[in-house]
Amino acid sequence: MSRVLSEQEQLRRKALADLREKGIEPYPAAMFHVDTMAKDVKQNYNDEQKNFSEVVMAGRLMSRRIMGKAAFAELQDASGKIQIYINRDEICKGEDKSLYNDVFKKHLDIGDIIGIKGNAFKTQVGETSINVKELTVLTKSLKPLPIVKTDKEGKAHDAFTDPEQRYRRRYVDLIVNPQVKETFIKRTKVINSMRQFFNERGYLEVETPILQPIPGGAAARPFITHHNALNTELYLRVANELYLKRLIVGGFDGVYEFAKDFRNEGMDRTHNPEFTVLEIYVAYKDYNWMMDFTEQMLEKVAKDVVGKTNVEFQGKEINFKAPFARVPILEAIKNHTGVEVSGMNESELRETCKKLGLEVDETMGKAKLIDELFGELCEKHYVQPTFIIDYPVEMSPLCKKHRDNPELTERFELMINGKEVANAYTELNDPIDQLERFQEQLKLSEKGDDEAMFIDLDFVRALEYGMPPTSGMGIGIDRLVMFLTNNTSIQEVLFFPQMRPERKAVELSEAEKAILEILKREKSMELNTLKEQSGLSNKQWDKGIKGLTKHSLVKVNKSDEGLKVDLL
RNA sequence: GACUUGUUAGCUCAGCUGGCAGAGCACAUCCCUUUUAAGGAUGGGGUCCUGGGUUCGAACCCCAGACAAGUCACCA
Repeated sequence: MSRVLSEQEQLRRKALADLREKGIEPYPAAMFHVDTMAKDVKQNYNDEQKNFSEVVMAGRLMSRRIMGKAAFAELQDASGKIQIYINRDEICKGEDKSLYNDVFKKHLDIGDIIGIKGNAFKTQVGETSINVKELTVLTKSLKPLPIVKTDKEGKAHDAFTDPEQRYRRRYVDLIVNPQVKETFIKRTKVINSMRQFFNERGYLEVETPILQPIPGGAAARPFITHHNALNTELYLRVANELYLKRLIVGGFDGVYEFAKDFRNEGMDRTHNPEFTVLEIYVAYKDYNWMMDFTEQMLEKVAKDVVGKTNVEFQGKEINFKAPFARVPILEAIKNHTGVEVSGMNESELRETCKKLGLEVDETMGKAKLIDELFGELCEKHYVQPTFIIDYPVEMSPLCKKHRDNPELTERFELMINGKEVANAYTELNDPIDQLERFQEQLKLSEKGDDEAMFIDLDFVRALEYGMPPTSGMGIGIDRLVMFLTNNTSIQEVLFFPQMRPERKAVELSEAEKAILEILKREKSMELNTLKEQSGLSNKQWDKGIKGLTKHSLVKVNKSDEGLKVDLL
């Protein structure tokens, strides 16, 4: 790959070579025994119990202030930054001052990783620092980092903020933006907190297939892939629901999975093609139990992650203290539109939507129309965590019919700040009903609904063996983390959000490609032979070979035997 | 998928009505032994996203494209 190095990159490569020339390996193999972290020293410097008179630390150089024979620098380890003080005569006890004058001052740069040994002290200005006695080069950094400085008021100067660069080079983002690291630590805490909640209750964490012959469990467009040995189409899962329920059939009382799901749909600030969902299924429970369970879990998660149940989100306060309000969806529609829609047939519903100014079309069934009414006109009102319950039966093909009303299902969605965060059912376990519901979906798909579910006959067969009454719940982890970290974009809570691939830097001309083709076979050739074989005109040859040399893909070497072209 | 905005030095950004490509930080050289975004002096660094067009002349105007962000549509 050909690349043009900036001046600073060239200087760093020179410094790398200079280190090796001095007998210092810039990428040493030996382990470096760190015994102290920056945060510990900064927080506990005054603690008599702690002895910081000889500490060994390692990290990345984040800034340098060199003043002749002494210098201050900042060292950043996994716990944060600490100032270090480097005095020439402290690190170079003898006559040879090159470790300070050359290695530290000339060959080291911001971004390099070093190890130090020294003692903690406070400077005259009162900054806790490490007085360095020994310095070890651990890794030379060849690319300059963005320089972010923070002033006394905590205001960042020249921050690394371009979202594209931050997502494409998340490693750089993590180095220079400490608050980004915080977000991801919280993400892991969310998952750990939930896992602990489930394990304490004896539920089993399981793994189910990502490659599925039938992508079931949700209304969504799947990714398709191909298995060579089986010579068959496989789909990346859109949900793990149907597999987890098979495990309930198999006799587990409670199973859960933190699952990556994949949906081949649009991307925006709340949708990434792959995302994480927690799904849990518990036997002998119903959706009422699951609501209690969910609100208790979320209260615990908020406490574990944020330290309290009141969470600040975009200037609003969201309270995760249980219990949450429970509102039937038809009542929500009545409350916010004044229209009583229960008992309406499809055409009455369509008329109602039109009257209320919603765009509807003929492919939309009852379920979609009600979903439209709720989604457009009601959803946004539920800022505090609220369970919306009892959805119409057509909207929920995997959910048991309501015990008091066959038009409805025992389903809830948890709304937070007007967004759906969790979805749960009293699971449908009547195999005959289930098959009929799948067949309804098939009709919808024939009508043009490209998100209608596939029929999974093996799942129906599993239900025929008998699944105990079960309640299941799914929760979007990414969205929950967004709420708990006060982020409005899903990309901020994914380490590596999906991006369009970066374009290849080098586009070769036809002449260049032709020459390169021949040279790739031979590796090294006499110039005139190569020119003849290429069959190019003098002018095209000249342009081609010059272009390739410029891209540093080939090199023309002159020797006594004549001109040779080498592949680089 | 539609619309809007953006893309200039390693980073953050100016660049007026089309007239020599700019600043701060970073970098280099020299001086400086407890500094705090931050010592002083001097200096180097550019595919102005790409390709066309208009023009005596384009970072700037026009057309097409790439990439990103925001809004909307769809979805979780």
